[in-house]
Amino acid sequence: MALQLYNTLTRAKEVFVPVDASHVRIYCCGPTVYSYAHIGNGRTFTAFDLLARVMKHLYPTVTYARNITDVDDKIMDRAKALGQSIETVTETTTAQFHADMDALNLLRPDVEPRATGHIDAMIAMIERLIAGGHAYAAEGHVLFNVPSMPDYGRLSRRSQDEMIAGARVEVAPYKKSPADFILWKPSAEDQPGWDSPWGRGRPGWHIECSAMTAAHLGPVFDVHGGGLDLIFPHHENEIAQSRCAHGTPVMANYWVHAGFLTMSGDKMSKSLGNIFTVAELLDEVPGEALRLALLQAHYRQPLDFSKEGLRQARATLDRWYGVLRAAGTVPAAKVPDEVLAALEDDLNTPLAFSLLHELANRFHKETDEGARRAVAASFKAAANLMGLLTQDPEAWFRWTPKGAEGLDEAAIQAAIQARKDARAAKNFAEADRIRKDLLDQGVVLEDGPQGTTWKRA
RNA sequence: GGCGCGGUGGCAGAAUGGUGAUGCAACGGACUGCAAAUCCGUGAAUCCGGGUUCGAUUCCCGGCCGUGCCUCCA
Repeated sequence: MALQLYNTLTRAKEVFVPVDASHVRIYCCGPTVYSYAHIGNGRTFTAFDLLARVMKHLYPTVTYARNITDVDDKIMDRAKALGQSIETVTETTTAQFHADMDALNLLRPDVEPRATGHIDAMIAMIERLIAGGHAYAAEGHVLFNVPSMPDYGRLSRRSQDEMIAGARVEVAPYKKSPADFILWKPSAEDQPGWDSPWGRGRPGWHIECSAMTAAHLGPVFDVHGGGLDLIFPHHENEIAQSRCAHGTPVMANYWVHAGFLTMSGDKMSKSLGNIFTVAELLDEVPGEALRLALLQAHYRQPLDFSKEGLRQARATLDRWYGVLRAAGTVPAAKVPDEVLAALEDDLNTPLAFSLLHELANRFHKETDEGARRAVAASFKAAANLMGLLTQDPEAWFRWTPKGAEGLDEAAIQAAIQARKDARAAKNFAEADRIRKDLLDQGVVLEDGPQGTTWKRA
């Protein structure tokens, strides 16, 4: 089976054919670093992390690029509100972003370009667009001229007439066409800016991705994506800029968009304020449980986020880590074909998880030790491909929420020993008292053939 | 108003033109000193109305409900 992806450009699931099978190149629109990432951001980046992992499994060389947008008016506003420099805001937010994504067990992208590092490339690209008749300067601004591109709107399936008719924004007087969008805008004295042929200014929102993808992945690459809400205007405008600057029929061959996370039905977004940040959730649940919860629905489906979903994800990981704990050291193995096939089918994680459950079940039922180890090995390989079950099982079972550390391990071990003595003396009342006492402090005991193990509730 | 997405058991969530995965929860049993974990078993679902078809949850049309984009947004 070959990798298939749903392509927003064609609105159909397609077999993935790389531009160059010896070097696959994918790009995901990264964060604007002005505030902490919320769990909805986490979902999109987790989906792309999974795509990158699957592609790296299938192809010898994959470059996965995810940018950092570190010049933006929201950052300027944030810096002003905090009384901090823009650099302080972008650096601290970027550091937190990295910590959050690490906790979700995302691989670092191979390239993480920053907008401020590509200003020259943006200016060069804008100059090419002007030279080609696709952009014009007006009152210190440079605008992309949408009517200069006959098939503008292909990705979002909007006609130019529709956009003009539906425009809810007041049209700036310097625009030749209401649909035209900003490539470069002037900066006031107290705003960040760079010298350009059009005076001191800063880039518009979309041009950075066009410049950065061209610099790191080339004018035409394999996959580009992000959240559903980026289809219009962001990705549409990126396509316009890149194709008109490079004279190519496409910018990327496959456009992949992740669905939204909702909070009891409503979209979770910074502007609605109904958000959980990744950082705050990490105080309550292990990052891996968060990762699993985010992958539990297919990436394009709406996912209603809830604490119940997190509880379930954690319970599932308890079960799965229980397999690894019981299996002991597990040898490396090949990812089972069915699991790979599920992931190759447009990243069907729910189907892949059902297969993991079946493997876990088979492990527990298997009586032959060799076969048991083989099942455990396949199980682990499959989970690892999805960025799961990568830590030591004991570390998983000992995770504690922030501020609820409770008993230390020595005290737990001492209590387990005391209970063992009581049981040996058939003093079950005392043994049960000790177990209840530990349970009250968040420690669950399990008596097995190899002795008593424990985990944090 | 334009464009789009979704509606599957109590909950989460796949798949499918012909007996509808999987997990959580519930219930019964095995195991256990009792539990936990694990295993075995039980009950439980395709929004409504038309159409196409031998047959529709799946395809088409209409409706209802929910939700997203069209403005910053993953």
